[in-house]
Amino acid sequence: MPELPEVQTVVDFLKDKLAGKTIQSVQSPNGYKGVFENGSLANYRTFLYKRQIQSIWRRGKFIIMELDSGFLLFHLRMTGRFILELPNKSEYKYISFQLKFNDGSNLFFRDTRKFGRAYICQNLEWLEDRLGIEPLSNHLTSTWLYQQLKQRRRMMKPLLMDQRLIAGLGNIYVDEALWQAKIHPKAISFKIGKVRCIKLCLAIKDILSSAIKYKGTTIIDYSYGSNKKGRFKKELKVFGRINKPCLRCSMSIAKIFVSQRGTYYCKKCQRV
DNA sequence: CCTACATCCTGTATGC
DNA sequence: TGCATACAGGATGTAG
Repeated sequence: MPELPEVQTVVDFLKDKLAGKTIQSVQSPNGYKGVFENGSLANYRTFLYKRQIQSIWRRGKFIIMELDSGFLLFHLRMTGRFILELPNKSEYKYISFQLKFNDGSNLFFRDTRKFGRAYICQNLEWLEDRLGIEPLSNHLTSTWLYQQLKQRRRMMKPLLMDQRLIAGLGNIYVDEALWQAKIHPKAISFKIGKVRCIKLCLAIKDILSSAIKYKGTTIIDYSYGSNKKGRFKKELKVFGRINKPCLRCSMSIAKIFVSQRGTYYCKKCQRV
């Protein structure tokens, strides 16, 4: 499940390879219409025809391709990934989006569960309207976070997963950050003390930047480039470690559901 | 304001 | 072995 570090890794991989390319045509090998978030395949063809990719970056979990006119965005959701090599015929049922460039090369968007989306737009205002701050930027400070927590009465995990507050965190890194800061995933935001909040702020930054260095976490589906896996899975302290000893206190790690999401935490270290 | 639940999907895991 | 069902989850919309 790609979160900020995985999306950053994909962007880092793609940007130099795609910058400067000109789009010749758009295809949908498996014919899945849902991938076209705003419009039909025909709309995308018209919008993208002869457009040149200027640069590629990330905002939250969105991949942004800036064109010489307008933007093409992708969200990988659960299983979306980019492939540059020509896939086997048997893979085509998973490929919902394909760009053909005028130099003969291709970009394939492979997405087994079909949750991933491609977006076309003239500007990024709509994106800014729905996304909060970047956690690795200077906007995220413990002072800011403390104010935000005080202003709301929400459970910590769903609050941190809310992209309108902080953009880029997902199920794995929220569990990791809460464990690091010793905060219960169901703890109510306005009750969190200043010291815990400072720890949480540091934990978010530390974990995300470390995960980027490891090129993300591969649980099942995520990979980048030629099927390369992220190496952060070995560094996970709590996610997926059900019934294994807490690496701080050796209490066995519990799994519960918080807002319908599988959640791992330590009952001893992370009190409500 | 906040939480719960359904929806979109399909490969993998589990149950009988 | 094989069929049927449950489960996983990011974002969004609706209901309570």
